[in-house]
Parts: sequence; structure tokens; C-alpha cells
Amino acid sequence: MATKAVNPETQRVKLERKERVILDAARAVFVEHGFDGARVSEIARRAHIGEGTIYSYYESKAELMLAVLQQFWDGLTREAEAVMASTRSEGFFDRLRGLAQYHLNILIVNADFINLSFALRRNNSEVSVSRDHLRHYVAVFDRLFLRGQDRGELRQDAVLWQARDIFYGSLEYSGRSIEMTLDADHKVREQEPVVDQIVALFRSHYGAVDWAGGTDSSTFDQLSQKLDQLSDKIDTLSERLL
Amino acid sequence: MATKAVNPETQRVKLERKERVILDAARAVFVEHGFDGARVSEIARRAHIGEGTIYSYYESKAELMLAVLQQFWDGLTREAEAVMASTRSEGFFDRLRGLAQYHLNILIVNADFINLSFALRRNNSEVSVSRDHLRHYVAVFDRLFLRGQDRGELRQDAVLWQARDIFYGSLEYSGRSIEMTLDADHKVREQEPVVDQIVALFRSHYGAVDWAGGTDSSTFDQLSQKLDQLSDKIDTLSERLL
DNA sequence: AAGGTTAATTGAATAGCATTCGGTATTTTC
DNA sequence: GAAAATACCGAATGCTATTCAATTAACCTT
Repeated sequence: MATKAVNPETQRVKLERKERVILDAARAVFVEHGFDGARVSEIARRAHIGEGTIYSYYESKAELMLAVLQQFWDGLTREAEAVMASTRSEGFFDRLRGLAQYHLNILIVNADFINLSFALRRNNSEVSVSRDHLRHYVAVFDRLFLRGQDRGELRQDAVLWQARDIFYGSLEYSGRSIEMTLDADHKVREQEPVVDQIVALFRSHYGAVDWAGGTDSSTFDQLSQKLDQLSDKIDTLSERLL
Repeated sequence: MATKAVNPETQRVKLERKERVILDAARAVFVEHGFDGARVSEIARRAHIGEGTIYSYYESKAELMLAVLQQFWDGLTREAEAVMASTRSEGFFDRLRGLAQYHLNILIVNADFINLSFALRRNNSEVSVSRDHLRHYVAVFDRLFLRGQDRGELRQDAVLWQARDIFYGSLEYSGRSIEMTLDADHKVREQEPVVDQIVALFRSHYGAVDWAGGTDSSTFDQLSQKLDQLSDKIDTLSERLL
């Protein structure tokens, strides 16, 4: 027994490490050149392995891409769920803000990979399974929204999928705008107004109409008075802004 | 003069026709298989020409794709401008509805091509010029929005690019949802609620608070709505102050 | 620890693609 | 109607994903 007793883990651990190395190299090369532009030979070179070896880990270039996508979106979903878990006690709109902030930041930080991932959505071809990753990921929003409705914070007649599309669609386009037009330094700063905008938009459009005051105060005059007060407030605030 | 007098147009017309044939074949094959999946040989076959001939019309497969994109987006922009021209006399929100309707329909009817086009946006590679097409196309919205602000129909503090991203982002995601989940028959019917939703959202979030209506229209509901708008405004302003 | 068995790794060989190019057909020009 | 110019073709080229026969490393048994 001159050689160490063979730890049964050793081999598996080694394989797993190698798999991670391949995945990392693959992701880098895919991001850099796109799926079809990526050379398997380059992935192999960066992972310090032979070209053929990749095919003993993954059936094909497409399946390798799929594994990269899987890893990425799984991580994203886990993190988004963590964000939601850490704000369970807050109200809907604050939690929505948290989710928007998280998502927008991801869109910007991982812009290249997100783009690559979305580019494959429809490319009809082999790799288009990424729809499932997305479905899984946006389910985080769905749960938040439904809970908001249950708790009466949101209009009961709101249509979930429409709200979801508005949320993610707006964020994606905004993220792209930020990503495209600004230098890294400003990207962080520009995120907040966008998130504010979208949360405010959800509040005004999907927020439950809550007249907690009840109908007893609902005379025309009283409402008018409220309006006047609010107008004044707005004027004051506006002036302070200028 | 046994042969007909050569019409100087003949040759050019013939070439142009052939170019259209190539473009049509190319578009079909690109849509069917994606850019990298498309075989130049298949495009040639469908256009009834030799493989090499394509390269006397276009430098490369990428440039051919670019020409297809150009043609498509130019047509789209022209049509969108026509829609705007035909509603010049209407108010902002009605015109916005027209644009949204047009755009959403395009998204659904040309879903495969739109997807292909977007897929190339970031693929970093050769074909990524499509950003300019988009920029040109969305300028239609920009002009509409700015005019709405000029005429006092929209809040003066609205940020154009944010509104634009919300508009096109929401529509694109909604379009994809409609396109994915429904059969052709329902697709048409599902468009209206989505357009309504987005126009309503713009009205509540970007519409100028208009007190011109006077007291005659000040029923309880309308007042409530106005209160909502004001509350949001205050929220926004307050947040900006902090 | 040696020998045998299995698993992992490799890079040269294969097949399929975009693009090029020498040559042919067609049109234009005089 | 022939020369010049233009359009057209498809086999040849060079580059890629994938396969595979050979090689090396890991593991097991005694």
C-alpha cells in the first residue's frame, strides 16, 4: 500500500472538476463568438484537453451549450428565489422592486450571455430548449404576483401573463438600452430610475384601488378637497425639484 | 434588326427580378433554418440559379442576410409611418393604440422572421447591423411621443427612452406569449386585450393630468382615478427627492 | 505489486459547409 | 456578326464538427 488508499471520491471529484472546467471554457467561448461561431477546438484548447474528450462529456456542441445554459439559468432562478425569500415580510410593491432590481442587474451584468441565450430561443435548431429555463425563472414573478392578488394588494381582474410580459419585456428592453448607451460607471446609476419607473407603473396600473377611508367620506366635496391637497403637495414637491 | 430593339431597361429589370427571387428564397430558407443553419446551396436551388451566382449578387451569405433584413425593416418602417400618417388628426392615445396594434400584429404574423432578426442582434458576428434597422423603426414611436408631449397630452417629465422601452418591450413579450400559446384562430382575438392593456397603462402612467373637463364630468370614479394618478406622481416625486 | 480489465483521452480521418475560380453561356456594343 | 463585356455555373479549396482506432491512465484482483 505504498500508494494512498484510493478515495472513491477522487475520481468522481476529478471528473466533476474537469466538467466544470469544460463548462467554463465553453461559456467563455460561446459568449465571445456565439454558438455557431464558437470553435470546439478553441473550447478544448482553453480547457486544456483534447478535442475528442469533449465528446466523451457531451454528445455534441449543442448539448454542451445546453449544459451551459442549464447551469446559468438554474443559478439565476435560485438567486431570484433567495431575493424573494429575504423579503417575504414586505409588501408586494417593495418585493417587486427587489425582483426588478435583481433582474435588471442580471440583464446588464450578464448581458452578453443573456443575449446569446435569447438568440437561441427561436433559432429553431437543436438548442431551443431554453424556453423551459425561462419558464422556470419567471415563475418567481408569477408566485409573487399571485400572492399580491391573494392579499388584496393587486387588482383581482389583472391578467397574470400580461403583467408578466410587461414586467420582463420592459426590463429587458430597458436593460438593453442601459447596456448599449452607457459606460460601465453609469450603468449602475441608471438602473434605479428604470426600476422606479416600472414599479410605479405597476402600482398605478395593477394596484388595488384602496379607499380604506370607506364610503362615508365619499362625498364630492371631500374628494375635491383631497384633490386640492394633493395638488398643493405636488406643486411643492415640483418646486423643490427645480 | 431581326432581334427586337434592346430595351435598355430589359436587362436591369431582369436583374432586379432575379435579385428579388434570390431575396425571397433567402428569406424563406433563413426563416426556416436560421442564419447558420441555412444552406447557400438550398437558397440557390430555390431561386433556380447556380450556387456561385449568389456571390455575384452578394459578397457573402452574411451580406445576403443583411439585404433581407434591410428590405424587411424598411417595409415595416414605411408601413408604420403610413399608420401614423393616416391618424394624424387623432389624439395621442388613439394613435398609440394604432401603432401598438400594427406592431403587435407584425410581431405575430412575422414572428419567425422577427425572432431571426433579433437573434442576430448580438451574435456579435458579421450580421449585427440590424440595430440600425431597429433604431430607424422605433423612431416612429419617438416622434409620436414627442408630439404628444408638445401638445400637452403627456407628462412633461416623462423620459422618452424609458417609455419607448416599456412600449416595445411589453409588446414584444406579449406578442411572443400570444404567438406561443394560441392557435392561429385565437391569435387575432387575443391581440386586442393586450393592446388595450398597454394603452391603458400608458394613459394612467404617462397621461397628463387634465383638469379641463371641469366639474361636469367629475363623477366619483373619475375623481378616484385622478387621485390615483396624483398619488403616483407624489410617490415618484418623493422618491426622486431622496 | 504485477497483470489484467475497464475507463478516459487523444488527434488524425471523415463528411459537410461557405466561398472561390476557371471556364462557359448570354448579352451588349460596334 | 464578331468582339467585348457581363452573367452564370459547379467542381475545387479550405475550414469545421464529429467519429474512431489507438494510446494512456485508473482501478481491481490476487
